Amino acid sequence: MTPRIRIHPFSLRDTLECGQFFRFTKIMDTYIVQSSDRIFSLWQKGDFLFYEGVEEPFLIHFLRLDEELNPILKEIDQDPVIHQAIQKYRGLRLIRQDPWECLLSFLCSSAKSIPHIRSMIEILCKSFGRKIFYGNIIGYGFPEPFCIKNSLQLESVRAGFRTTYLVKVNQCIGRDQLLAMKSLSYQEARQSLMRLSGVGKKVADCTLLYSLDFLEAFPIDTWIKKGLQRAYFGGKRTGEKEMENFISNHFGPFAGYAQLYLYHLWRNNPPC
DNA sequence: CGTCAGGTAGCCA
DNA sequence: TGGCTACCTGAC
Repeated sequence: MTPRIRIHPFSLRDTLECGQFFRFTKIMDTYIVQSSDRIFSLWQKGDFLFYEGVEEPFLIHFLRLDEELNPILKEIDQDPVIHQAIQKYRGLRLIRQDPWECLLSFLCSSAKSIPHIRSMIEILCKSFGRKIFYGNIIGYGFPEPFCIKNSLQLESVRAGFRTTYLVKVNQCIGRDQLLAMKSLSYQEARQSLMRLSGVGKKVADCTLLYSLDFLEAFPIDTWIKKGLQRAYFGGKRTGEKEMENFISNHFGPFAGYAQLYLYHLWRNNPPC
C-alpha cells in the first residue's frame, strides 16, 4: 500500500499553490515536488496525504506536520478579514524550505511574475544542479552554495539585474551561516540578511518565514500592501513603519501565518 | 512601441 | 523615515 499520513487540518493544494514555494508541477491530482536535491510526489484524499519517493520524517519536517495548526489560526483570527481567509483556506500550512534555496529563489523574485521566477529557478537547476530521478521523470537538484562563480555562467538564466545579486550572494554566504541565524533574534537575523546584495525587507522576511522558523516575519509585497491598506487602513496610503507596527500588534508572534492566508486570499480575489 | 511585474540600491529632502 | 528612479527581461 502506498504510504500515507493522516493530517487535519491540511490542504496540499493551498499549501503548495499559495506562493511560498516554486518548485512543483501538478499532474492530475498529483504534485511532483522538488526541493534541494529531492524529487517526490504527493497527493491528498480527505485527511490523508499520500507520498512516494520520499521518507516520512523529511515530509513531517518539510510540511511542518508536527505543528498544531488550529491553535495558531485561533491566535491570528483577530478580525473579519483574516477570519474569512482562515475559513476559506484552513489547512494551508507553512512550508519549511531549505534556506539556501529559499534565499536564492526570492532573490530572483524581485519585479518578476511567478512564471518567470519559476523559469529562472528551473534553468539555474539545469545549469548547476545534479540530475535526480523519480521513476522515469528526470529532475535537477538546486545549485549548492558557492557553485556560481561569475555572471557569464548565468547568461542562460536571463536574470537581468538579479544576476549580480546571485553571484555576490554565492560569494558571501552558505547554508550553515543561514541556518545559524536561527539562534538570533528576528531583528538581528533580518539585519544580517539585509547586508546581502539584493536582499531587502521583502526577501529577508520571505527567507526568515519560509525557511528559518521566524513565524513573526510578515513579507510585505505590493499585493499585501494594497490589501492591508484597503482592509485595515480605510484605503489611505500608509507608511511602512505604521504598517509594520500594526501587523505585529494585531497578529502577534504568528503574523507570518496571517501573511500566508491574506496573500492567498488577495491573490485569488484581488483587493483593487 | 509603451507599460508593468511578488524588489532593491542609491540619492535626496 | 519617506519618496523617487533606474535596473534586465518578457508579456500584454
